[in-house]
Amino acid sequence: MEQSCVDTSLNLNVIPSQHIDLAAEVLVEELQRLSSENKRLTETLNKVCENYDALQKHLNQLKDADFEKEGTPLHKRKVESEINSMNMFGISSFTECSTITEEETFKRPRNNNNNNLPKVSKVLVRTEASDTSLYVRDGYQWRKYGQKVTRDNPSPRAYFKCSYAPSCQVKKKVQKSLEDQTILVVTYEGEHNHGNDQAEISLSLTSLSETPIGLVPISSAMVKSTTNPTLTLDLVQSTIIDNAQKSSIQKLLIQQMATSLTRDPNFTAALASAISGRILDHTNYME
DNA sequence: CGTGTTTGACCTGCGC
DNA sequence: GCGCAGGTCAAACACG
Repeated sequence: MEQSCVDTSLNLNVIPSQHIDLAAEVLVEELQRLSSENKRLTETLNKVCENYDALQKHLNQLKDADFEKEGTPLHKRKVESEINSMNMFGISSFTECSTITEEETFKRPRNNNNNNLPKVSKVLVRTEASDTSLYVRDGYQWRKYGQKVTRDNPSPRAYFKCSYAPSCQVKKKVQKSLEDQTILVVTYEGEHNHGNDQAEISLSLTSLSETPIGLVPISSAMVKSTTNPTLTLDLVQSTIIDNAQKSSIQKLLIQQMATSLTRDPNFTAALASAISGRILDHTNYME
């Protein structure tokens, strides 16, 4: 039987120059569209931040008033529920990407030693609505040790411990957002004492099915204190850059798109399916 | 057989 | 002191 050989490599160099110009024009138009959208989102975010600050001030005033009136700390669960209700005003996607201490969340105020407080950070991850699993791929190995239905949210909360290294005491909690069932709220407690070789969420635009909300293109000036490495793209500034920079940015964007696609399991599966289909077709044709 | 998940029981802290 | 809620444990189970 004759062995068939199919060239599956992508030869991008054979594209005619007029097609490249056309593609560049399309990319420039897309960039301009994204710039205006980014500008609009930035303005919205500014307003949200202002509202958040105002609410935060109001909350602090209430806390101070309560301290003065009763001389005792505010009822912690009450405060927590107030904070939760604040997050319901669309603030959550912004604020919960920051790293906060437990004292700031009023969770463990009994521990007054701030130096020993494990760092608590929250990450919002968008998943498909039909996806009922509470598994978030973040490059680390996790062992699930519990699941619980909490009072304020009908969705169960899953508890994970880092199983990458026995000495690593990092924990994470995963629960679907009360407001949006397509969003997973991932709470990390502590810091890993080891590296990770395949971080997928925090550092890169990879999976299309699990998109961290913290990676939406926002102006870096809008990001409040966060120790988590969060990728931000300020597309607004692209209007004042020269053509050389535009060209390099376009290349970067294309590279990012290619990287995102190649890392996406759905895309690779579809690609493999298409290639195997082509091979089968070719084999059938040869026969 | 080893590893990871499930799930009911148990522990602990907080509010009343 | 009691009840509630969140967090953890550990035996049973599933899977490769």
